[in-house]
Amino acid sequence: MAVRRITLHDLAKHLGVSTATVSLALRGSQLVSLATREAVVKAARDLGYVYNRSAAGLRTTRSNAIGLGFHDILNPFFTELLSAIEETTLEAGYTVLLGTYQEDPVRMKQIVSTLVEHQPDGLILCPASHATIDHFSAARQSGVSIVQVSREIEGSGIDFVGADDALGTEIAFRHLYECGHRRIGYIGGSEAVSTGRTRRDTYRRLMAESGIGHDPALITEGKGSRENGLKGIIQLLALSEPPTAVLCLNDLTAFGVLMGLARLGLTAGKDISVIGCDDVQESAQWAPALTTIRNHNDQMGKKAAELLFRRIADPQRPMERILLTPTLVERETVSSV
Amino acid sequence: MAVRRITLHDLAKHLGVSTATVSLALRGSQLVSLATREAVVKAARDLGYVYNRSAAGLRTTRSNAIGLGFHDILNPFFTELLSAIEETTLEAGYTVLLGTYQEDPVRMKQIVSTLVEHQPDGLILCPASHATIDHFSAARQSGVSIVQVSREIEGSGIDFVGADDALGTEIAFRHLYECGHRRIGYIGGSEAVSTGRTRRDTYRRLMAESGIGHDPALITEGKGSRENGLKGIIQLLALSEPPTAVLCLNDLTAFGVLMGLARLGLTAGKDISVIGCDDVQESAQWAPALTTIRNHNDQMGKKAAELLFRRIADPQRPMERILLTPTLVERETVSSV
DNA sequence: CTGAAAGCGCTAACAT
DNA sequence: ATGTTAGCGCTTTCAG
Repeated sequence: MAVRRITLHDLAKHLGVSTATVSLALRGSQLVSLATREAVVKAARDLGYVYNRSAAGLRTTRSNAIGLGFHDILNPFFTELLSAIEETTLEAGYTVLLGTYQEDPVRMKQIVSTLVEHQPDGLILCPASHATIDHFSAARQSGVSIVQVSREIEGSGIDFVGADDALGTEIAFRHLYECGHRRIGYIGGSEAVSTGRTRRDTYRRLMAESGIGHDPALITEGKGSRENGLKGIIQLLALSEPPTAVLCLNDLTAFGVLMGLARLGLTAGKDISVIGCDDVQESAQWAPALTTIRNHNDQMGKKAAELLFRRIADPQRPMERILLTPTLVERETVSSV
Repeated sequence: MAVRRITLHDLAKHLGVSTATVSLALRGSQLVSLATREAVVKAARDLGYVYNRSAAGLRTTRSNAIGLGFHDILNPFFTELLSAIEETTLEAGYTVLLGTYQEDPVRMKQIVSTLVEHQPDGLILCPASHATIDHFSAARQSGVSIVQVSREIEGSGIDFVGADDALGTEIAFRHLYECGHRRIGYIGGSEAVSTGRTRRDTYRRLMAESGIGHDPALITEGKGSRENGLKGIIQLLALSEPPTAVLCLNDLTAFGVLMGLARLGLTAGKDISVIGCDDVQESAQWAPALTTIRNHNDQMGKKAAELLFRRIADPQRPMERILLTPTLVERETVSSV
């Protein structure tokens, strides 16, 4: 039971050298002779010395930690994103500070404040529903580097890495259209976040532009969850003229749709076509396997972290907005009409 | 662009009071008059002051951060666990430092070292495969409070919260036995972690004790993943005398089995019985929905965090080992023979 | 190549 | 009720 922790000072006294020498030696500085360096490292090991990064950070104003704010880690899309970010930051020598806020912007503001107080070198944030620039205020005023990932506060001027959702939706829509579908529903229309707005608005625009026209009855509302997918498909199937295909806000919604269809004794890709968005790992596991839009979440996480590193290195650089190009993953839930 | 951050000292100078007063006022101490307190809070807001927890921690030797080491966050079981822990620690005012190590004990050792250097008040660890007490060494010697969750290093003497896996396996086995199954397979036999060993060994013991006897051909090896579940069921179904029911290491493995069955045109709960372990949210979504053993991962996370708080409050308290009691969740993948 | 000394931002005695 | 002072563990000039 280490009552008191060993400090640099203890090592210095033990070895009869100065703390400056120990500090340099521990970081492998060439300024210190090899013999001394080895003696220091050995003593550190023997005495059970543990480096105190907080103390070092106080001096250097760098913590080697980055803060991550997510609204939800139960959705596999965000877990995969988080995993990619963690991997990339780890390689760069950073530790991750994590906070989640379940789509609650007030809680988000609170979490951002707390994260900032821990002095991270940067922040990667995925805004909660209805979040505005005001919910970032603690981070803004501390001057810490920030990048938004997946979702963005439009016009915030803050770096962003996400998917080109308008294009993704267009690819999905065209695929259904080319398979002959005309009565196309949309499940998971959501106002609250940028991805939800863009995807639904693009769907509306394409329905109009393709000459099909817009039927409000074909859109169901709600955030992207299995529950809303299930409710949505039941609602659309109850229509006097149900859709022959549905576009889903995200994969989680599509899984709910698939579940609903299975319960009703219907098969996706036969009785009705279904297309998701994100391509989380689970998509490939379903039977039938989900046709979806791949948003390259591993790349998204990696690029977000890399952009943050660039921003940390040069806080004055112009704002950057990186859009990944989605691709269609054809599996088994879409067929021609 | 805040070039230099506002400090306590700046606030004190601005208000013409001492830093001690500002420090106390900010923390709402009764020692400071209400008027001063309000003035300080207002000034802090106006000048954009951000509290520096690292600096405070240097003085108080408390960081209000806790470190979390997990091998994997893509497995929903661990995400649900993480989510419960994060929720509980947040309520208690802690921020989470996260590190993952993909079942690699060497990387785990590295991550534990780094986490400790950030001076967390405690650590919640889920050991990687093949991890030994040596991989905890950095944490041990720093004297930080530790609790193991879900998996344990046997004999380590470190607090632990997990499921009673022997009982869980017994409940699952009995359920199959009572449904008339005698030729029962096991998918996902794994030596590398405590949960894997306990579950498989218990299966073997029960096969022997129930008089069925032990047939090595009925066990497939491999860690708990969808891939191994898929491979495993294909292997067992190729036997001249295939099982009528299978016990799976965990739900992820069971999902792989379900996927394999769907590909083969077979239906779980009709052609063969399948039982999982963990009860992750996805279990209820499958069609047919997975019968499984609920390990109460939300409770597990909560109790692990609470045990850590107790350990932090009293480092001398005797080691505690908390086993949650599993329960059977009957859904659709088990039927009588 | 090594040592002395200052100071990062905060808290906690101790004074007043 | 508020101020003074020392110091947490580290890094970084600056001397030698």
